[in-house]
Amino acid sequence: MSRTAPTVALRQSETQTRKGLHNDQIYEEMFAAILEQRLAPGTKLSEDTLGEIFGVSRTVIRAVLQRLAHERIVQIHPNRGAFVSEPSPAEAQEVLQARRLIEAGIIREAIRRQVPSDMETLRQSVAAERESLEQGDHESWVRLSGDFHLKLAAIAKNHTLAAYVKELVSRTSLIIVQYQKGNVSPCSCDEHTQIIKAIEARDEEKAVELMMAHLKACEDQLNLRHEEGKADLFSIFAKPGGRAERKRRAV
Amino acid sequence: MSRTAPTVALRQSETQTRKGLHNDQIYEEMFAAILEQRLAPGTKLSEDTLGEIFGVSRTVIRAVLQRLAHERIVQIHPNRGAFVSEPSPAEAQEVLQARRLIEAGIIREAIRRQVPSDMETLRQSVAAERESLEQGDHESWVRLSGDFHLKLAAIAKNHTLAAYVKELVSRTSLIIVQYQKGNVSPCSCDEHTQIIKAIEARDEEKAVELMMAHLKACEDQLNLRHEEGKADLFSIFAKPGGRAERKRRAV
DNA sequence: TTAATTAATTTTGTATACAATATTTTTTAC
DNA sequence: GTAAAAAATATTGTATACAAAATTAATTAA
Repeated sequence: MSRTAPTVALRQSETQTRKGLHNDQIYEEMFAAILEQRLAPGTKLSEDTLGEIFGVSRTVIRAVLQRLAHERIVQIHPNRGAFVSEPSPAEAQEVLQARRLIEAGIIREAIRRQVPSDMETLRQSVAAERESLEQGDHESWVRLSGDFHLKLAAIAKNHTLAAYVKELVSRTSLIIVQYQKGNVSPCSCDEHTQIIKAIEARDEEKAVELMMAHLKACEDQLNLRHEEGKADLFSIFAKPGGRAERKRRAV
Repeated sequence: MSRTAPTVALRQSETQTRKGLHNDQIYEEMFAAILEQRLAPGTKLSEDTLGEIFGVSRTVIRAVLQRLAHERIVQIHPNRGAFVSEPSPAEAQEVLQARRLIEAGIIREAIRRQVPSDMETLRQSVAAERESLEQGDHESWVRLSGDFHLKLAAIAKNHTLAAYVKELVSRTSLIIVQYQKGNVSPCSCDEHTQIIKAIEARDEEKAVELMMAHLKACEDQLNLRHEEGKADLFSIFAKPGGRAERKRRAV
């Protein structure tokens, strides 16, 4: 094993082994690391190295990786290992189509079930989002802007749909890393705020329309032509055998 | 371990150890066994016993159980083991609500994407369904009637939504076992046939309406009051300590 | 030097061993 | 005989050991 530098972005004080972490905790850490883009798509997730980092055996790591794989955040290639997912353009469109469908349903149900305190929760979420944006804390912002959609799902009081939204929001995050074209997205806080207003006014059609526009806007910011442009150049000029895969620093 | 009779309904010639089966195969077998109701809700799924049955170590069984647990067909109680899920009435309503939302979206997309051969596929599915019903093969019918919805999802060409439908159909199957009141459902083949016609005619609203009615009909056949009626009697008369859990024959 | 082949190493897949926790049975007191 | 407590048993959770496969490095031929 590459004893030198199991250097990874897994929020911990340097390269130390932390004992006592278990399945759920390790899952949360890895989930956050991927979502906050400290682990880039395509990064190899070595069982040995992760076990060393978290101070557990491969048995535990394996369970976590399978869990992440089922949520499509990680992809497992048999006999080759686990990698942070690299969603294809087709997959990206699928995910956003699924989000439009499910989040439309959720917003309608949320309007029916809302109580005043729910609106307060949503407003706080947007406030946190705006603050992280102003402070230029990109990592936090990515997490918090997804959080809004999760909170909305919670208001609809359907755990199954909420779980689907959680999965789809995570995958969207990965998609954005890969396909976002140009500079950062123009503050979606305002769009979220408008959605809150429509929900509060119980204007179902307006709220759904705003949400659809919001998700469309997200999709429009992506460059989903070909494989990425970048990858195309590689495949055109690279020597046969494709080294592009192996360049990425393993976790 | 209860060396006597690891007798389970896992479609195999008696109580023999079958070597060489791996993750996917074991998953498929267990999935089918639960869906076809040869493994009843609440049944304990012992790692040792399953390992013996399939001729593999607990390591492999564990991975399969985690996979089934993530699909909500199996529930894992920490330190206590895995059990075939016993969905609550609330969960049942959640699942059916989610189905209405997602299958409405799928039917709209299927109408847009359909090609003639797709309709043939659907008709064959209904034909198989009808045949199993006429032959009184209840197990096959349960599987095949769910299959129609899976085929429909495939036509919509969205793997993500198709995966959700697969999960929801499985869970519905478990729900029906637990909560179906009275005798068997009146042939839903006709409802499926009508849906096919509406799709073929590209009548989106009609098709969605029929699907909603179909799912509503399913929900109406359930008795979701209290915990089951049956369980209530137990909790009223049983001695403290609750033996009801332990009666069920472990796999 | 480059390409292909072979050997060495690393990494995953599975079985097994042991520790921790639950469950069952036995014992003891009333 | 019943109920509570304690011991025995069985089951899950985790680490480790070994086998199978893939990757990497070294060797050889052009």
